[in-house]
Amino acid sequence: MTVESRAEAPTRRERQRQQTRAEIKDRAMGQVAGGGAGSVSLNAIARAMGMSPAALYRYFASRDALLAELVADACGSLADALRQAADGAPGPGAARLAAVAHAYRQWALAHPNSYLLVFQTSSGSGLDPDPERTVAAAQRSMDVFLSVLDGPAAGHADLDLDEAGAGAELAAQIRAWGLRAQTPDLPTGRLYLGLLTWTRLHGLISLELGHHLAATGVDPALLYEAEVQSLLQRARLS
Amino acid sequence: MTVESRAEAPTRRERQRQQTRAEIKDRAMGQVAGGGAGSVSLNAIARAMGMSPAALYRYFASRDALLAELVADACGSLADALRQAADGAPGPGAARLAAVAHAYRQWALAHPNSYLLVFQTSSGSGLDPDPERTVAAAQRSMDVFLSVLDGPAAGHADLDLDEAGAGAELAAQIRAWGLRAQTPDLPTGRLYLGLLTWTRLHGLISLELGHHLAATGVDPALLYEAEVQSLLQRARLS
DNA sequence: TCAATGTGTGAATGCCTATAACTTAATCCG
DNA sequence: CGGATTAAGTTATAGGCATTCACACATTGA
Repeated sequence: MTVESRAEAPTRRERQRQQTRAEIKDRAMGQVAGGGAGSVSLNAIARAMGMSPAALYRYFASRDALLAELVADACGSLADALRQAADGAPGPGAARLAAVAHAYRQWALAHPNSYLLVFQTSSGSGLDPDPERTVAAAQRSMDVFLSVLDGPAAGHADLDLDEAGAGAELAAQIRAWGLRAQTPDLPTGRLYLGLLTWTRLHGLISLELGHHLAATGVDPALLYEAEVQSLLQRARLS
Repeated sequence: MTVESRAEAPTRRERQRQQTRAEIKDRAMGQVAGGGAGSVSLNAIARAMGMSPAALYRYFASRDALLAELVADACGSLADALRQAADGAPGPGAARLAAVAHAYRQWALAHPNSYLLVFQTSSGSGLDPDPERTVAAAQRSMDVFLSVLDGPAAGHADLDLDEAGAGAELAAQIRAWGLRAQTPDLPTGRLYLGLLTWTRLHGLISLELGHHLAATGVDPALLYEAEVQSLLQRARLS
């Protein structure tokens, strides 16, 4: 079976195959970058590659399967960018969080349609990317945020979760999530801060990419910066 | 000219026309609700209405024009829901903001694909809804948030905008936006709070609708509630 | 060398948007 | 009322798309 040979000794055929697959994905990503996920066309890809549209089905089961791989790739690319920013940033916690947040926005601005591909896909069109890869990538991204929320006050950063009535339940669920997903178990407050960081930054970026902030005339970069500062204060990292 | 008669005396023909237009939009909205904007099909609408696909072009210039109207309608519907929640809520500021925030999420959950239609449209597919209506509706929504951020401490709610270096510039832009768009000119801090409320709530809802929070197992409603509380505190309304 | 398997083609199906030419029905005005 | 105008619908057509099927060719491995 070729299944076994693929792992050990990549056949000439297998190499060719992977290369073709990669080219298809490259061209598809180009179309995504150009006009969003909606303008990915198997016909156009085949035309550009000088082969018949039907041949593409040797490499991807369907258009949606191809898009699903693009989603997974984009997730991974974003996670890589975040990790790289975290690793490249200087020591103190505040600067690292700022660097990662900055990298997050920069990635989104550099690949706006990829960002939209990742974050608007699920509900609209019924394509479900390989959970293995996307969840793993999301985990990696969240890990970066969490690692960067480390600071002098990280240990007791349980925040005000247990104050309100709903807070107790929320704290419990977050704790459960932490136990399930995080290898080193972090304090609940820090996990919550990670979620908060993600949702708030995503809110701004999502609106910026949709040009929904343009009507106000306010520079999204400044709003973003202010939000990062706010998160820093909340994390007591500043 | 029929143009003049439309305003004063709606002809029988004109009434029929508007009714047909409405039915087309209804069916299109049904398709949006069912499978997102991507699954709106003029062919299917025509089939369901028992007429030829070409006839629809008497009522809408193109599929995109139809979608653009749906976007505008959805914007208006959301704004209405918010206004209604604000008007129906009891006096004190905290409860009113909570009511409006709740109404925002409820509307999104009740019409998820409409929410996505409004907030993911712009960049992905190149359809631009009538700026008149959408901007007006967005203005109405923002007005509701701003009106509800009124409280005992609203007057001096200039927050911490002028502290950081970038804060000054941001404050200036927000002030400019307020002068341009808001009839009664509100304090900068309150305008900023309005933006903050919108972007943070949108971030959570956008992720919830995309099922991106599901992987954590944390109930989005609780996260939302916590974010609303955080906004209340920041507005010193609680 | 020969059978098996991978890779590609062409044709066909059935969607879809959109346009053009044409027919029928309603409306308006003299 | 009756003819001219306009709206609203039709069929036909062009072009694009994803997807499937039957078939041909080439590569591979025993």
